[in-house]
Amino acid sequence: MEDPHIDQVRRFNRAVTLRTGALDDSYLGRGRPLGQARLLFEIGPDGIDIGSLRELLGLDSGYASRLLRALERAGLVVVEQDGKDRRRRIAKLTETGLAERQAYDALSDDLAATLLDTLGERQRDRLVTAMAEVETLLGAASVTIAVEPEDSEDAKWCVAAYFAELDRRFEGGFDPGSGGYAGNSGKMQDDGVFLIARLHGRAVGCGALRRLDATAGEIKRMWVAPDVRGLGLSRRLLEALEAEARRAGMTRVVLDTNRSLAEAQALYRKAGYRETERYNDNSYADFWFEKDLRTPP
Amino acid sequence: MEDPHIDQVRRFNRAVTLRTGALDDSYLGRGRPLGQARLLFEIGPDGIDIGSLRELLGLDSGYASRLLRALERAGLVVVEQDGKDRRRRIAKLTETGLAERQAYDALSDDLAATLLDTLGERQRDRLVTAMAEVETLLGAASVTIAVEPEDSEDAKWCVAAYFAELDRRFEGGFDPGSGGYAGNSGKMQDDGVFLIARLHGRAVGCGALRRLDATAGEIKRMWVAPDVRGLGLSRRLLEALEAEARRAGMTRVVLDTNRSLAEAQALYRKAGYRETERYNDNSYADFWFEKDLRTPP
DNA sequence: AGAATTGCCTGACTAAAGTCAGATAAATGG
DNA sequence: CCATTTATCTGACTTTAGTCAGGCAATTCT
Repeated sequence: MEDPHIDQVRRFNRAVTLRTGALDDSYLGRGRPLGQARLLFEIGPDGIDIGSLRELLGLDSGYASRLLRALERAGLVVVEQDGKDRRRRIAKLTETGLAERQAYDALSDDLAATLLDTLGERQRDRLVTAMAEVETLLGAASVTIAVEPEDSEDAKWCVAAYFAELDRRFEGGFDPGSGGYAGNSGKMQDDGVFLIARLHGRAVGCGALRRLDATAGEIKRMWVAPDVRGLGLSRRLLEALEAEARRAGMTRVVLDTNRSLAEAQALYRKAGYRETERYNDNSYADFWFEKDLRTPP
Repeated sequence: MEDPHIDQVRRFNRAVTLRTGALDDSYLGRGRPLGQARLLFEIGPDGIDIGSLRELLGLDSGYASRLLRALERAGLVVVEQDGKDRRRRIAKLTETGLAERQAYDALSDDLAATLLDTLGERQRDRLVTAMAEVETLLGAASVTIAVEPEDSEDAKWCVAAYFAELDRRFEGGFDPGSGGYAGNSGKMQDDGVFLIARLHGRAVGCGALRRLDATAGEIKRMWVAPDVRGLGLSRRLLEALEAEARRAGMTRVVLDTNRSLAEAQALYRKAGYRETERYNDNSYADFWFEKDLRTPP
């Protein structure tokens, strides 16, 4: 274990916990135990149901309940019943609670400002830029990819966003109901899979695999949300789809693409796909690729 | 408070504590309370005296003692007396303790690796680079500058490093005992001040101010350690020296510099210094600068 | 040498954090 | 409708973290 990358991550960690431990202390500046302060903060201006709150902070149900009682006694929080499911309860901030939360906000702002204060303008810009980069990439690292039902809300939303983007980018637009595409746009066959990539719960990408025959599959609907591009997500989706194909006993995957999607073609080539001849009558397709899954990745 | 910089710092903070809070948890993976684990880790392979250990972790003396007893009972640590000062005691890891520490190390490594695992090579590089940048600049933000006795160990060390650098950079070298420099190299006058910049305790820069007459001071011995350059530290030192000059009732500061120190000249100009005529007989000086302190900064 | 200081220790205490086993009421499944 | 599950709560605990007051021995100051 002398990977310099790992070393850097650990050094970073040390430096940051040293520094931002102080930022955590802003949670202590108001004479309230950390646990209560965190709760107060996470309840947020709009209120939240207790279950989500517990999950968010990773608390034991008994403990969470007790903390809420304490905040209630202090007049900062009210807990009321959910209209739909009367077992469920919703915590909301009172006027006082909201003011208190804003005070915590101000404390955090002050601490962040102190951090920047000592730096010159150039250094400040550099720091903030680097922080944004770290934040984004840590986000990328916590994207999860999983098989989900193709008819879920999020799946439909992803596919709609995908189609909308195709319509924007193809010369002459794109209509999912026309040009040989129709046959594919229906429900996936028996053992097709639909993958969704999620960032902190939000769907930010998708990809589908459908079976062509006993040994071949087709990859379709690979899409990544514009604001999370450049993070290698499409590579991960592609790899995940290939893994699904292998799991389904396929030895070969194919896909088609349009000439206006240059990044996609680059991705496929880099991932070991070779151009092949037309295998379908999709009128939007200009290039066809295939990859042999039997060779090790 | 809607400074986008502050917002970015806070978003970064959230993202990082969310993600790398998990890295802290590696301290918990071995069924030992966090406090003990931190101690075990900080004692390090070579042992450390208890005073330093306490300071490092910011612990109460009684608490630290108790934690050490617990680790001793577990057979991970031995505490022995210092040879020189028999009040002082030194904590060392036993064989078992060392192994345990390595286990913590491995856990941290694993967690860091998991973080990097999901990313592609490009993203990994970007993340690590950004992390290094953040780490460095957070370091810069925690540099403190303070007046210290001119004859302290660290002050002498800084000045020696400064002279050594001059000797390396000046054409024909530099000898503090010659060429009109001698007169200045003795002890500072009555109300001269010596500033030291420290990064986590380590001296990383210095600067001196001495009085020339009732209203003027001279800035000398501005130096920043090579590994922390580019962080705006010299700017901060210069500002601190000017503040000292104002405090001492000076309305004007002067300084001289050698032609081979181009960055220094750029710094002085940017800070509002104007070139002026020779005011001393320092044979190493090629340029002389002055700044009127009465104009607001 | 005697007084003060330093470095570490123990005992006695408190607050915060967290766990676990039920209890209760509402919702859901057959 | 009854059994089960779900969402939250209460009470009874334990552990961890941390503080404070004093105590003892070694060192330093005068």
